Amino acid sequence: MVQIRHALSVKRADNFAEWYQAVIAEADLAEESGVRGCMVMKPWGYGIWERIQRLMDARIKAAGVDNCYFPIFIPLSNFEREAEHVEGFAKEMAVVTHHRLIAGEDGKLVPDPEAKLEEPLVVRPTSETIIGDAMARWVQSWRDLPLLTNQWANVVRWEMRTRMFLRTSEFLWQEGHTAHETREDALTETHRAIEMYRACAEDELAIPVIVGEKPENERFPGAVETWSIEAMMQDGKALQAGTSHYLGTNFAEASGIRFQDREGSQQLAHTTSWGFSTRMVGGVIMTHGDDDGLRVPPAIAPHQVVILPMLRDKPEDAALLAYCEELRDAIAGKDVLREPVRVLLDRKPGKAAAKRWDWVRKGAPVIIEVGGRDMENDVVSLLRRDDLWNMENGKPNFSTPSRTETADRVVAILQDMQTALFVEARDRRERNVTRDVNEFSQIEALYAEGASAPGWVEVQWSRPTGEELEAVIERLKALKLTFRNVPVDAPPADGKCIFTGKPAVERIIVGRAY
RNA sequence: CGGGAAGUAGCUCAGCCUGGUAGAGCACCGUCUUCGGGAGGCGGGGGCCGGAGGUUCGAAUCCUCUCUUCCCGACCA
Repeated sequence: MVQIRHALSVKRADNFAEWYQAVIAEADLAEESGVRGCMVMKPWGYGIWERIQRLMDARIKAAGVDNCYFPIFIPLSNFEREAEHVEGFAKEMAVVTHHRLIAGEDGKLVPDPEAKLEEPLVVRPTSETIIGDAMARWVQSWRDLPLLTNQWANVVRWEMRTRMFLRTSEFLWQEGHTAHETREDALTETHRAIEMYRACAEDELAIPVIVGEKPENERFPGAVETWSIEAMMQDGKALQAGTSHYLGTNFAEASGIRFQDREGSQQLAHTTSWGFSTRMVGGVIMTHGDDDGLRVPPAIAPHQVVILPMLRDKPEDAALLAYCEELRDAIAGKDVLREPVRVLLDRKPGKAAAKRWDWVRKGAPVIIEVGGRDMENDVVSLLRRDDLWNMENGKPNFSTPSRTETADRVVAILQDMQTALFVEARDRRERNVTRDVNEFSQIEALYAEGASAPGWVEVQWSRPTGEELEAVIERLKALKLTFRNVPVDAPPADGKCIFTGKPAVERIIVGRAY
């Protein structure tokens, strides 16, 4: 086996958590801010989020949902209306109590006791309540329904333990909120939203996911049904990557969203909410990252192609730059994945070799280096990020397409890479889902101390509730396991519940989770 | 929020036990050499040692409090 000198010093296999931190630093995605649980997203990291945002926004609008913006501050009393909702979020809310600062005894600024707010405001952890208020005003008649709204916003949840992108106190997301005439309409919207998340995750982020319904203990506070997409990270843990909730009439009742139906009587609306957040950037890292840093799927790469001229502070540089500019324009003139190719000519001073490794760590899909000899031979030196190493000599695996065929070659590579990353991740997940488990003891054996990357198990269960469910949860907890979801496309149950021994009614995924 | 560990230059860390004017490597700047590639030589810039109190003639070093980060739990997108 040839020796390869990887771009990162930490390897996934050695310490996954440390590797994750290293990728974020080395790929220049984000950094700590000094405020607990809050991060600074740097251009490359935010650029990836902007791509995700743009593609998701297009899907949202295509579904007929309109964007709005609601206040970041929510009156505390709004939360008191829906009992489960309060209970779910009370422990983690940031509260604003004053509106002015004054100089204190030692010259330090302190909140002015005279400027105390009559009613504290909470920084939104989610916007069901304040949007519910608006919906109550906007909805009078069945003709006003369905009411389909979405907002792109930041939210704050004071988490105990934070991790960059995966769980930050402040995070960015999209939250859709809709109101409908009937339960059926609202359920249809709930399912449409989760399908939209599946499509975005799989087609654009190249992250395979399992769509399914959450068991009752994993539901959103106040929801009747919660659906999720679950992705498997390279360490076998699950990442809940998007959720969609059917809220019944719970929030309509709390906020007073009533309408006059076709017969003239007052009805409560059925509402939904669904969200997709910057957590997904963490999912991209843990799905596609390797020992050389990040690999960004072409659809969400801020730059899909980076051209590095090998500048040498010599007069010939001008000709080299001209050659590269022409190349850039030729590539930018092509379309891939229904958009013009995004190509950057990196003119920053510095040696091409050093810059190359910066872009490898960042995960730009295609890196093109051009030197004097390439120019003479009318070719370029091209590196594909998902096929980085020549396994025979342990060196970067350059190919040298001719100048004229480079643009078409790039398009083909980007298209191929988008699919290849997805297939690689899907195959890895399928290798790590165990489906032939019939006894709880098999689960215990699989997840025993020291067992190798167990991934998930899919088991049959009788969907216990209440205390019976609690008992099951406790048994799983001892193994650090949780229920993920009930896959929508799993085959019907045909055996006994692995937990209760009763006839099984469906199949459910169990695994460790972020 | 409990249990552990840690905060000293942009990064990784030494110095702390035994108090006496701040260190290394990488990165950065200048310069020379090199020139199909993750280079080398020489020179240089940069830190009131996370913050606040205290002990002391004197604190990165000792004590107290606090903030932040990481790991393990409990909570969660």
